Amino acid sequence: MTTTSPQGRTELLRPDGSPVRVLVVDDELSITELLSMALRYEGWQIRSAGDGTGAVQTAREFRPDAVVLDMMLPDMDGLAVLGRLRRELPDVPVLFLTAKDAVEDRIAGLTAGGDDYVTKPFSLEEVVARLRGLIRRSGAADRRSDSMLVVGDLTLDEDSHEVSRAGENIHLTATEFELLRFLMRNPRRVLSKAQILDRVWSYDFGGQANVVELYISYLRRKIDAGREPMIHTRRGAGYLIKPAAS
Amino acid sequence: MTTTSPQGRTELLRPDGSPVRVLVVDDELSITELLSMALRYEGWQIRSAGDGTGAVQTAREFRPDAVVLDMMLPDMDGLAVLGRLRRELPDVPVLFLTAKDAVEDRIAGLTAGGDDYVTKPFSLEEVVARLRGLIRRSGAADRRSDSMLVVGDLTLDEDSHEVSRAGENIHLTATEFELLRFLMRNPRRVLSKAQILDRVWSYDFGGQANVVELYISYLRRKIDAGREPMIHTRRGAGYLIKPAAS
DNA sequence: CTGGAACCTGTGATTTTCCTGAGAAACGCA
DNA sequence: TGCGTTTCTCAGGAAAATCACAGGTTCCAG
Repeated sequence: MTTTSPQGRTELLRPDGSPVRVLVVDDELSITELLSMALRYEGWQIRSAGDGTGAVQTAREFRPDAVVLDMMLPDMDGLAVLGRLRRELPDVPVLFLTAKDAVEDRIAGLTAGGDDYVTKPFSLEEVVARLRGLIRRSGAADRRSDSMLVVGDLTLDEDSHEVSRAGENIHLTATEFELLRFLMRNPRRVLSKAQILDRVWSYDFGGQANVVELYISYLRRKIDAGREPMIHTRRGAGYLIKPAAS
Repeated sequence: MTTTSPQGRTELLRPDGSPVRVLVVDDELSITELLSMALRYEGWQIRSAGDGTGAVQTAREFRPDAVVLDMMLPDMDGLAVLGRLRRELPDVPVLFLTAKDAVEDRIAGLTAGGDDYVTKPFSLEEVVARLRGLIRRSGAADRRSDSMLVVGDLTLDEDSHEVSRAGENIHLTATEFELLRFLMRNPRRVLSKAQILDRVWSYDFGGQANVVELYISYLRRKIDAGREPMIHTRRGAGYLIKPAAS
């Protein structure tokens, strides 16, 4: 089930209306805290664990709808944790966190059951988007929720990665896509450059803050070109997106 | 009966609308888990057993619509298990798992009765496809469900392995065929290279991830050559297939 | 009117990602 | 066994994406 909160954001809910439950497993405290904060902001209920043993225990009593699992844990191998988790919760989808260079060797077979993974360092938008996808497809949330974001005559499909305005297809790069997704998930709300950086760029990004300006500029060229603008600057505050009429 | 899920995937269902039931029998835990995951993702209901005795017991009360049976079990010979299964469930189709070098004539006789087999190491696409075929033909699922995948003017017949675009027949190798089938079973959805590897290549494949790029390249040469392309790259995300018009 | 802060955007270097030719190895079949 | 086919590795090159930098513009306060 999806509901629209008073702030205009769409939330995933379980069929009985209770919040989605997610278990986060990572040994780095900074990561679990970062993720917990971001996922709570989605309106989800979060528990975290720092090792495999704790993960299995917590899973047993918390019964999460999805698990975020680092492949590199101190006490046991990610695959071992996965096995035990599966025994407790056979149908729960898992989002794996892996180091960038470790991707190809140990991931084999993992995404086959509908699971997914992201590589460290990740962006929060990416994690949230993948989790939403997993939960949506697992059936823990109402199946009617679909993968389309719509603001005015602008649509974004999270499955096909297609974006169109007034029926016309628009090609976006990966970063542009994530930025637009973030804006569209928060329509009519001013998002500061800091917020955007924190969400759309990976957590270890060390570059200039004006990449945001740059990418806003790119988006405008593709989305607002020659049309009634939908992306607006709030000087000193940030940016927002809203339907053209109004 | 087939229904189309909100995600756009086609699911096999039993005539009464309940999910298809499959029993997986293998002594290697990693195999039963891999298969269980993948088959659950198809929307099927799965039970697994690690030996012949357990298989017969589970079959008795679970009444599966199909059985995946490893020929190499610790407690009894595959044939013995088959015999006892047949006593419980005379009409259930069986998909045998055999080692590559195992005697094939033994299997050949068995598959005459409508059963089928795949050799280890298998790809999940192959197992799923064969199971779907078995279930379809056994009549446990609605017979009207057919074996044709169609995307735009591109068609793929899962029974005859024939592929054609705009009426013109196209010859594909086995790997090309499985890759195209996977793409066509998920039209308009971006599939990552990891997903494709996990699904189309066998579970023990340890090679470079760029085989996917290579085979996409082969497919394009045969399917998109000189035509409006249907296979699209989403840089940094994966590949998708969709009808040419749109 | 003026100066400064905030924002916009053109240019181009760097990095990442993807494509594909060539050839080696494995396979299938006569 | 030998030959054609298929699968896969490797590596070079092309294309695309990302981002730093810097000069220009807009806005607002004083």
